[in-house]
Amino acid sequence: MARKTKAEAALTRDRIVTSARQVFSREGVTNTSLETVAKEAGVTRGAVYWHFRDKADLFMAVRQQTGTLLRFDDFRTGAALERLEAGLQAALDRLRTDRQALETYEVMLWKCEYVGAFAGVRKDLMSASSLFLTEVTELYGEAVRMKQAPADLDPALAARETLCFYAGLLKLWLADENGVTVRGEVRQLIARHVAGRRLQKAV
Amino acid sequence: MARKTKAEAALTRDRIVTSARQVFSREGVTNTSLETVAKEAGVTRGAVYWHFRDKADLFMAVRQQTGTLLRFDDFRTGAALERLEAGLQAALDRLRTDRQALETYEVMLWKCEYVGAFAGVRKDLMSASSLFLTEVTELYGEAVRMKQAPADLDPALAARETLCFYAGLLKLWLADENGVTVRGEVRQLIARHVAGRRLQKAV
DNA sequence: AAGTTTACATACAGACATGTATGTAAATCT
DNA sequence: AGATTTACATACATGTCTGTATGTAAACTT
Repeated sequence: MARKTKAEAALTRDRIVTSARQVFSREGVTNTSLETVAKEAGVTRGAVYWHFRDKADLFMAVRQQTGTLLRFDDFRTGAALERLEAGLQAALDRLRTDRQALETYEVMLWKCEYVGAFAGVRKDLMSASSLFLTEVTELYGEAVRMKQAPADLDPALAARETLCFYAGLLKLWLADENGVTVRGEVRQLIARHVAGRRLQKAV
Repeated sequence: MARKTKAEAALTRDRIVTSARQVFSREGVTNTSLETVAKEAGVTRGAVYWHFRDKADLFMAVRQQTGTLLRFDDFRTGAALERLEAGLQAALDRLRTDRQALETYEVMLWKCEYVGAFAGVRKDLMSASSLFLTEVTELYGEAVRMKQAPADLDPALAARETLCFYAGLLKLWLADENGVTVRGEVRQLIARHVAGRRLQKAV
């Protein structure tokens, strides 16, 4: 086979990753054969094994290609609770508008078995959760200091609750294709969740 | 092979289901071969195919053997919010104390790919979510009527938020083997979540 | 008591996936 | 310009899983 240029090789690699994401989301990670991935990327398994060690490695690449949904650092203006809400809304917005992100997260949350070589990926996800906790705890701490949230709010505990809410929301949103449970009201849901942490004016 | 008595056959079937749950939770549903399930149940694949049509059918049996985690009807005394909290606490308690439930839910939430024959199971889960919504909406409605919750609480929306919280909590709890994110504080988390819906006394 | 059905074990046939080894022509290095 | 990698395609060797067909002895049925 004719050797490709470095740039061409990078394109090939990218096409493989894209193909993998699509096949994963159709057939599930375990049921996906690298033959199918290769075929839909317009290459042979040789190319796949050249670029990736095995399916788990390819799966990692799929995740990295999409990156993380939630990036609070994108919102550096406004009060803590507004930044929190904006971050959450942006994450869900991305699922709505970015098909790649949608597919990747559907694979991660509904079409992957975290066993064997993939058990480590689950630890990764838990690390991401820890990071989420750190950031949100910080935000809640700030909210308390700025009297945006009540003084008796425990930032660490509230952050854990928000993590649960967010994790569940993602999972349900992805499964709720008919919009019967949460898809139709994400916006209000997130707003409500954050509002629940806001200091209430005495009536 | 000698024919077994009806009662013996029922036992065999049960052993197969139990074995399936354990193998599923070790190796993931897709990676599980019915040969392994049979071997660990002390039978051959013949027995498995006699009792179940295929792996998906067996998976359903695993789910049914464990049943549902959350049963609000078990708590018929006390105010609505107390019943809600008791139900949620009981569900998580069951995960802690009932190994079978633990395995089954870990399989369902982390070790199953909802694709192909299993796509229908995901719809089942969403139906369960709808049921949850109905029940919890009703509870919140009652809480509002009894002035336990503020009048401006939207029962349907609050129920959806609780659903997200619960779904995320289950998923994170199962993954949090080291207790770093939520496992250590489930009790407080649930208490806090429900408390957030309670009518605040004016300060 | 004979006939029928049950509850499996065993055997068979075929499909499919994986990982590696090998080949090769062009890109890149020196 | 020659030597060396590179970026794959092809070929190979092997293991594994599935579904079904068939056999069989005991449990039920009538």
